[in-house]
Amino acid sequence: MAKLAAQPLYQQVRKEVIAALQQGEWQVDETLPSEIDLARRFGVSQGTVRKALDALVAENVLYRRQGVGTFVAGVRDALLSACMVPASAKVGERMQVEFLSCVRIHASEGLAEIFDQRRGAPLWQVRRQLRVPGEMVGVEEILLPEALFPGLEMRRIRELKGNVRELLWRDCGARLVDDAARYRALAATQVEARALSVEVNEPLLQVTRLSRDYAGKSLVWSVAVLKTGQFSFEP
Amino acid sequence: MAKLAAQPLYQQVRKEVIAALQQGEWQVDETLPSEIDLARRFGVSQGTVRKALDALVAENVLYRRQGVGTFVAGVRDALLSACMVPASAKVGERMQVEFLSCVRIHASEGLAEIFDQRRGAPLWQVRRQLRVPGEMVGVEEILLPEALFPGLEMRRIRELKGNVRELLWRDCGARLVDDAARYRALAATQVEARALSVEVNEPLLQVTRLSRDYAGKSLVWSVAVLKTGQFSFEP
DNA sequence: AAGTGGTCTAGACCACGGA
DNA sequence: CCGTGGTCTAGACCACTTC
Repeated sequence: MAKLAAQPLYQQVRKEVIAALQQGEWQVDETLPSEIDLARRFGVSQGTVRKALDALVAENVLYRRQGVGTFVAGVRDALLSACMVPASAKVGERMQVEFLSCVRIHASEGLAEIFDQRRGAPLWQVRRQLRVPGEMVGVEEILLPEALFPGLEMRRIRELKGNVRELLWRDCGARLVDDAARYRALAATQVEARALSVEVNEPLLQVTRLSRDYAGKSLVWSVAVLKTGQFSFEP
Repeated sequence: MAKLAAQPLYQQVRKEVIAALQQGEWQVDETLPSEIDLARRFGVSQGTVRKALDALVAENVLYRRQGVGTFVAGVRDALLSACMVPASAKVGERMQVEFLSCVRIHASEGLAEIFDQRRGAPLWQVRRQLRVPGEMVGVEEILLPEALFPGLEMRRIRELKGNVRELLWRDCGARLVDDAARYRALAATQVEARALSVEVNEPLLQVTRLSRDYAGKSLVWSVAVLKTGQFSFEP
């Protein structure tokens, strides 16, 4: 691979690998070619391929098993690897996510701006509920502009039970990169109070997050509202 | 450097560099020797030194400036690099931290367990307030066991205005490694309400964090309570 | 035994910043 | 100009997993 762009070789290799992933060349949990083979393919040395793969491993796009190979990582929601830690406990329990509903809505001013769409643009709204064993701890709302995912159908969203990440990967070849989460405390509205069986005005933790494609374009906005009570939320 | 331990060379180099830092060989913002010089010193190649420094840069212990050198990073509180993002704004403002008070208290059951001390063990309690330009947004409480830092004096804590991180580094040679933060929403107590000029029972964001030494021993426990209102907290 | 990731080297060249 | 970080190579060896 010639050094054309004013860009390190290993960055170019990283992009080539991403492109190959997006074209479905290797499926989730499938092994990639060995570093040596990739080096031959891209016309670089094994060390350069390694550095590119290092980056993708750090981004959770790939994972490695020594002596075996390099694999395509599954697509996971950030909330799924988060924990609810009970007060006076060192380690918490993973959250379970369950699909609730999917509807088509129109973008408010604020949402339109986030997605760089016009006001009123059609959006998919997916709702899910968050549990730890034995208790409802939160609800989540996921929003994505219809215009950015033309092939997407409500049927598919339901089929995959609101796992938007995996859906976008499988149907649109889009891998999401998450921005940092943002946190707020807010008082439970009547709707939230009923859903989470708490009093109105009880304090709730709001976790919002924007996800983008590799180019930085905003794709998905998600808002989770959590009843923390005895628990702490550990991202 | 011979490969004695069952450990990569670059990990050993990383530890050597940390040891040198802890012995005060290089001060904050001072340049380290060049990668080539360090390579000679440790008897390894430049690439190996580089990989060791890469790790320390990723850990925010060092920083680099191309064409100039590698420097010792200042010691910064996690809260100082956090932002309060106004609703309907893409980017937030850094928080300012101001010293309030420092007293000596006795460990409750829970705190004693965290620090692996006996109940009632003496602790330092440092209080600080958190502002964004023009507004009080939170208060922070920092706790550390007296027994772990025998040389520490209240005078010094006051002198450094509650910058515990820098204090421990300068006086005790201890660099803190932070665990993941944990988040809760809670209702403002009377004390918090007065300090932050909100109503009692208003929802507040609680951010707790445990910091350890390189060996994993718990050193510092901190609890911040934030009025999020119009803002979101971005770590 | 063969193939994989994981480490390391010596040497090379480039890009940047300061003198 | 020089010295710094930043990149890249070719080749070597090790540690691990699988067959």
